[in-house]
Amino acid sequence: MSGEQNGIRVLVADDHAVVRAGIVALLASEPDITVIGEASDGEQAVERALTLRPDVVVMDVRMPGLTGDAATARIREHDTAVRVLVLTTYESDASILAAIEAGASGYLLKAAPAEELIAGVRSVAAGEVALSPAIATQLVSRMRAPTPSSLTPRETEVLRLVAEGLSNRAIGERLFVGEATVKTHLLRAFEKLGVNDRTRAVTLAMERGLL
Amino acid sequence: MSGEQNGIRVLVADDHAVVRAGIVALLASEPDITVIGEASDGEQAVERALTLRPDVVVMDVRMPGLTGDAATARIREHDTAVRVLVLTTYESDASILAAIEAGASGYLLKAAPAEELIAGVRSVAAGEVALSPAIATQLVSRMRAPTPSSLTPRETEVLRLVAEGLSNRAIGERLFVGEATVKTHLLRAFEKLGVNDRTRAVTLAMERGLL
DNA sequence: CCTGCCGTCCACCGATCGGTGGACCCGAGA
DNA sequence: TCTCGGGTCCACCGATCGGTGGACGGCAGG
Repeated sequence: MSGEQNGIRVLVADDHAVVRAGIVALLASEPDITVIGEASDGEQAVERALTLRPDVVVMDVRMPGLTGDAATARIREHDTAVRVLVLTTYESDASILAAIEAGASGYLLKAAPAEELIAGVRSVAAGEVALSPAIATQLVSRMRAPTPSSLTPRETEVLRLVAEGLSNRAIGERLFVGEATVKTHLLRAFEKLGVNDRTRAVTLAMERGLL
Repeated sequence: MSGEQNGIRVLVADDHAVVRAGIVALLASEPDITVIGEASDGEQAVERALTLRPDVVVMDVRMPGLTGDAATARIREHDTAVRVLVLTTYESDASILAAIEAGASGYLLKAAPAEELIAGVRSVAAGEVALSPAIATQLVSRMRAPTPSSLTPRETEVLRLVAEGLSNRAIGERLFVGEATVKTHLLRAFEKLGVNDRTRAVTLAMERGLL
């Protein structure tokens, strides 16, 4: 293991320089936490996580190139000792599940107060799980939901084209299937989302980060 | 005036603690810049801007309560000596125009490198205008666009209800007008956005931050 | 003053959509 | 093995939508 007496060794990954500096500044003010590196995209995060072997990686979900989820998965694939704490701007983000499945040990909102972030890093370093209250709530409600509200790849694809303003027929042509098929997918998607019109379906799917 | 020899006095306003800390950390490392205060929402920003009278207010567009635009307008209404530098996460944000009309002296992306932010603060303090390259491009393209793509309040209102999945008739009832009126507003909005269906209109308006 | 722009409203049409109730194939897992 | 879920397709209906071509009042700016 690393850092029993040196404190918690942290790697910070975020594409926004401003945010990165913020996290570093907040964490550096804590005596038991040391920021040992930074990364500005997913690939860099993976690379540095594997070479520096920090105790905790604080990672933004949305990054150019490799997504936070994907980077998390790749890191944990190679080195399970490195724990990942994921940060997000929006609480309504479908990638919450993705990140947790990818092996993240925590999921916090960027809007969270400084103490929450710091406490989160300590929890994760200690092997515990750290979740923002808002995120925890969302997770629970998603677990008990009868509909996993997970769209099939095809449904998602159709919905994305709907979002672009295509008609059912046009979507059919684009996907090389009949209009009837498109309507079927769409109706199923409506059902899962609990709506009955295409526009609401699109906005809802966007809110949930399904698109 | 203030701060000829004390350096540039800055007030930082952002609802995200992490980002706020980041901006402060970045600016504080510059000898000619002093952060004299912070605010976590619009009202606070206005209040502190007027009492502290900083040279520059670095302000996020999206904040709970009072928007960045609104806060900017209110500050400049009372004290034109205070200049405002607005930060945004997305380059496709309709509030760019709003902020500039409100009297902002600069508009930067949060993704901007640290040097850009610092240079921006210096420029704005010197009375110049600071724009991110991406934002400047967008501004120009919007100026030369035949359609200002600005929806009337009523059109925006209708479009927002469309986004919620309401039918034209339902929207009419909600707004106490006839269905025909709703259709008129919608058609005009389609025209301005260059689309011909409600769903695309909504997604486009969202992309442009018009909703 | 009068020329826009905005908001309101009307009638009418064809096109598209939402919804029903089927059907078939296939691959994965019980 | 057989069931179940995803993906494909069909016909048919009423409802809604997109689009046209008007109309009228108000009020702000030239």
